[in-house]
Amino acid sequence: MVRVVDVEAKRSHLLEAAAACFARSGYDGTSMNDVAAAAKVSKGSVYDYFKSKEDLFYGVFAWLQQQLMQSLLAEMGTSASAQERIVRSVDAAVAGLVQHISLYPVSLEVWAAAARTQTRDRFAHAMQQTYTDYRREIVELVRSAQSAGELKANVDAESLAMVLVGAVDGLMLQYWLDPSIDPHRVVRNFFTALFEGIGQP
Amino acid sequence: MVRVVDVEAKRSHLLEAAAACFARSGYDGTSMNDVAAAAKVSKGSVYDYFKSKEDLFYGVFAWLQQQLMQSLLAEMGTSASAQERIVRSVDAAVAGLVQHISLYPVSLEVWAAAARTQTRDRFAHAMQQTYTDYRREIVELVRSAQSAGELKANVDAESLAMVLVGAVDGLMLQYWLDPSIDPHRVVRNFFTALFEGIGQP
Amino acid sequence: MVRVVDVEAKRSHLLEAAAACFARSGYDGTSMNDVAAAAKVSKGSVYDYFKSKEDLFYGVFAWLQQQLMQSLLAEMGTSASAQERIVRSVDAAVAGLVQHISLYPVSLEVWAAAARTQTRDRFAHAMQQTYTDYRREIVELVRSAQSAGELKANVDAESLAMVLVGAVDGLMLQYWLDPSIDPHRVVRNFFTALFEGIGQP
Amino acid sequence: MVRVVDVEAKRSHLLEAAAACFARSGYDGTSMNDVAAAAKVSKGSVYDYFKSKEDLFYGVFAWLQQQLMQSLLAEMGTSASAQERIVRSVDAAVAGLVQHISLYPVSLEVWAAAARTQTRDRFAHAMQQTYTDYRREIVELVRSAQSAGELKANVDAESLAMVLVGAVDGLMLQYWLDPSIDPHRVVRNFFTALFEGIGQP
DNA sequence: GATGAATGAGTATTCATTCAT
DNA sequence: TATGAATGAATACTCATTCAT
Repeated sequence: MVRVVDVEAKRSHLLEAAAACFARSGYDGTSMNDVAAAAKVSKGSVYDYFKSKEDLFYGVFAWLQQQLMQSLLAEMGTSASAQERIVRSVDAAVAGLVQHISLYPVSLEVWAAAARTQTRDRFAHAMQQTYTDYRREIVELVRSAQSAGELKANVDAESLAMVLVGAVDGLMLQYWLDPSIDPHRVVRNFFTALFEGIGQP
Repeated sequence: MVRVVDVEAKRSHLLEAAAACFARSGYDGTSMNDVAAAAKVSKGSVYDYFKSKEDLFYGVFAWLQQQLMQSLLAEMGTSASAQERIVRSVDAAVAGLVQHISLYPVSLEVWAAAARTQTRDRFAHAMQQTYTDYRREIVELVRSAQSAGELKANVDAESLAMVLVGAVDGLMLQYWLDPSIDPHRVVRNFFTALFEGIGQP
Repeated sequence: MVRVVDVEAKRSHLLEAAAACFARSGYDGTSMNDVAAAAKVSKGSVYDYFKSKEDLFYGVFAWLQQQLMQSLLAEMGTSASAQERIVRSVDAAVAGLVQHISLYPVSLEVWAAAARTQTRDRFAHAMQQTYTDYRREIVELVRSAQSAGELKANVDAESLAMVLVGAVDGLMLQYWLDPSIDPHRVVRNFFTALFEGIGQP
Repeated sequence: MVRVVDVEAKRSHLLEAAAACFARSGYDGTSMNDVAAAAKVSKGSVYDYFKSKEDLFYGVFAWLQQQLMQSLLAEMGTSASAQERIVRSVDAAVAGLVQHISLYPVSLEVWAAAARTQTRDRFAHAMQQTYTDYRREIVELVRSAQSAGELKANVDAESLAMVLVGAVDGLMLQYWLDPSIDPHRVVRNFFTALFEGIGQP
């Protein structure tokens, strides 16, 4: 009989420790030693669960992505009007990010990793997939709102999705730099303006 | 006889070479050797102009920021209506970023640098300043448009500025990942929707 | 009930697997994991049979040496003339080595191990013993051939033994590098020349 | 003006230090730190002259080979009879090896390296080239001795060359293990036997 | 007996920075 | 001014060995 270990639990424990390290010091500024120490395991153990530093980093990214997606789905009721579901989606995304704001720097590291030739392949591809998914979700919400007659038919759903998804990212960056910003309030104000229009009739 | 060198020209030459390196390989993935080789000067020379790698990187950031600001000011006429000037501002920002898209990864590196404890102070502060400036610019445009009766008075200028600035960042990230996106078209569609409102009256 | 295991069989199984690994990747290039995997047992099991990697390697050496000696004794009839027995000895040694040529690299690793200060004691001593044994065997054959009047009495048996033993090693090295060589033919040609002399009378 | 360094001298200095380390501790047992310390330079400097440990090792091999070849050519007069030149060649090879006997282990390491899959390509190829060269040299000497009527015409020059080259290697191995052996005496005795034949007429 | 998770020492290699020329 | 040789700290990754189950 062998030593019994909860593999998933240990993996999560390592991911958590690694996420904190990457958030604090960045990818290159974090050594495998740091991660091992933060998780209170030996360096060798980290390699039992992730075969390289890049793999560990990718694991952290995927894990966070999944967490975010879960909190998104959890907070996103389906009973409301399509229009309201759009607002809720965006607000839930913001809420999820705000909740884990201390790990937000990991996203910035992932974006940077997606731009470096050494890591581009893996990370750029994964990010693009993520964005495609998010945008598709928004596009569908917009289209069903249009079908329901809640939104104007001539609105370009794709463009709107790109802006909304982008705005969440860009807003979080500003919030991270200046925590006195209240992103929920900004989102609320923005949607009011967007729905009603900001131009004088 | 003194060798006459155009100090500013050489500095710019180094910045340009360094920007290309940082864009390709990231901050940590770029060595001072790489930069020196790309600029076809000796490693020692780089240190005559920048006292450390971080300084060089900061120089690149400031230089790009300045370039962007210049192209912004250049493209942004002042004769138009306030409403149109808002659109032009955003579009000019997008245009400037699209024009230098190969250096866009440098921005991602700067964002990441602003999040790492080792470099946070300098970069987070500079970024915050930049964002504050951009937002103030937008806020003023919005307010004067409101004063001119072009925009509704109840629109929260600060929130709108945050979203617009954020959306440009977030949109460029998506464009960088997927160059088939046409950011100008997205911006145009979005502003139409925003001015007119997307909700059914 | 006790699990009945043929200890000797398992030991041999491990030696065989280890020999293949050491031959392929060398001493340092082979990990205990490799050996365990090749033998399809757990790493811990290897340590039940050999108390260290060096021990395992030494075991492989001794095992191969023994195998070679057995095939030597098997092929070396005693009924022939002393002169012929010399030829047969050398040819049998060559035959044994050729037969296990894929494990020949293990010998090269042993030689190297005998030269490294960390392993010198054990391996240099064992090798010297082996060479002393082989040479003594040859010397005795030569002396009895001299007694029988088959070989000239003024031939220095010790020198001849050293050269013959050395030539086998050196020839095998060349054969390993270039398998198009036919070592048996070379040995035959050489002995003809040696017995008859190569100089013009 | 740049720091003036005698590149060749420093390279040789490093090779010498490295050769001593490899001879003492083997390839894997020698760290780049050891080499740097032995040469009294920093680790980084070693990498200025050799781009990897394997490169350094190969450099040592090539350097020793060249040294041996030079001492061979130096000691090998051309005025003598072809028969005598054969003896001199072998004796000079032995002399060269004896002279640098403390570095002999490096050869054993090279042989081992030629057998490991990770290093086989480079080292096996180089060794084969070396052996081909040595054998060709001997073959030519034998053939000219045959032409001159000094050696029997029916002797197979190729086989003889293989055995002679192999015998030198094998003899040196025995000598290294047991320095009480006098390899020159062995060679002399052997050639006497070989020229005159050891069989009773 | 058998297993394989855990450990942590060990090492090749890179690179920012300095400084003699 | 410009150069590039020299330095040595820093770090990802491997692996022999142990031992709880």
